Amino acid sequence: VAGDTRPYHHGDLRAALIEAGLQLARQKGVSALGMRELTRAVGVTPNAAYRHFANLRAFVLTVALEAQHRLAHTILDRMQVIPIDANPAVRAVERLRAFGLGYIHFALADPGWFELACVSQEEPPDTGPHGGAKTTVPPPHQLLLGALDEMDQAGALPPHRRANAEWACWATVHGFANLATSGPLRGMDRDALNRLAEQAMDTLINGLTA
Amino acid sequence: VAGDTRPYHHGDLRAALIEAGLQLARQKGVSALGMRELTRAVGVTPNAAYRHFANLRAFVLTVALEAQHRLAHTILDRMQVIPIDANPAVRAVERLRAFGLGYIHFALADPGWFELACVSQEEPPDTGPHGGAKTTVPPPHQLLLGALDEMDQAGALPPHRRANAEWACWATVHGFANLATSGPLRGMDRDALNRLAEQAMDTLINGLTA
DNA sequence: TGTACATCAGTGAACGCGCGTTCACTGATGTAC
DNA sequence: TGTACATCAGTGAACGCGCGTTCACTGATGTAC
Repeated sequence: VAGDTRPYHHGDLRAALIEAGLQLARQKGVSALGMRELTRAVGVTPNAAYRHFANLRAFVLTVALEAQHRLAHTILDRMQVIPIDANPAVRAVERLRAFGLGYIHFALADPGWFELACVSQEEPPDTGPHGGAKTTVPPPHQLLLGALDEMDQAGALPPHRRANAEWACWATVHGFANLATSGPLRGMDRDALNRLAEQAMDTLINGLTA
Repeated sequence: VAGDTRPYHHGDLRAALIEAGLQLARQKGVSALGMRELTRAVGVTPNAAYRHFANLRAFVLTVALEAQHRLAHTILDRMQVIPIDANPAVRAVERLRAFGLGYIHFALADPGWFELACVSQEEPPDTGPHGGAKTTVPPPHQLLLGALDEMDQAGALPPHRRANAEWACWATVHGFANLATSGPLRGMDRDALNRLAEQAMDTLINGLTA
């Protein structure tokens, strides 16, 4: 009755697979995610996974969504640290800066998770037949829009620059993250990367506000 | 004596493989490059490729370098169109804009080639035993540095912003290219993308020069 | 409280596939004399 | 100009691998009465 060996039922295989997927992607990258490798890591037969996910693609999208949530969480933590300054314009600008540096630092700290989070934007979440525009806009995108709105309301952003400003912002931080994790900046030491990231954000903010 | 069928010797298999690799990457992306698929496309036995390339990786790097050259060529064409203006500062700024829009337009026109060109920056070209710093800096990078130098000399770039300004520029254009080819902007129509790209370059240039 | 039975969550084995790469070989080319 | 021979550039077949996925099945769980 007592099971000193592994029980026949795992308990929560679905959660265990997602956790294994996160660890695997963290260490080996998104391309290392495979049904056999994952089930091996969890100690279960390959086809057991098909009780919980339709196929590999559906699994990867699920884990990617989790990675995206973690990215959003990291960014939000950093944005919330900005104190409620006397000058709301300064605060709004600092929150945009926190968004950008948070985004970049997440990518530098865990390139595999960053790559994974990007997957969830390559492929729409496949909202299924109950189709709803519930969470079509990914959280990081909303955080960015929020920061820009705040700048707008505080008068830190010239009105003619507000529309579509998010794409210039996203391009800068996303591009920097790519250059640093898998481009020509790969391998540069962290302090230098942090300085370059701050400089890039300075240039961006200057371009938006000047 | 006369060969109406394919001759035993191909003629220039190496060049044919590279050409096939470019077409394949253009249509199906970098991940579609494989020895068997390539040799099939050329009409030759899989192992024939090993007369010309040590392995798949070496082949991909070779084709990636060619894609990088094409990217550089596209950018240069666009930069050279900028007329020699009366005001050298204006000209320098316009050349930087041409760099950015050229980079982005290459990516939009041929996402597969853009992806391929990026591969050559992920992996150093493996200069071999004759080691030389001959072409370690990739051409697009040099074009960007040239444009910034020109701005610097024309007084269009505050001196304190010159150092490392290339990374903010590269991040913006590279990030925009990624967002547009494989990120949330994928699928947007070309006119709208062009407008967003111009807006992003406006913001960048404003940030550098203001 | 106990038992029959539907349902769930795994197992074990296998299918079929395409891949990169290697081996021994052969048809064609070019060069020395 | 002709011939022997080294070299080159392909062929044909196979190895071994790991993958995603499916099939039929079984051990465990929970629920109705």
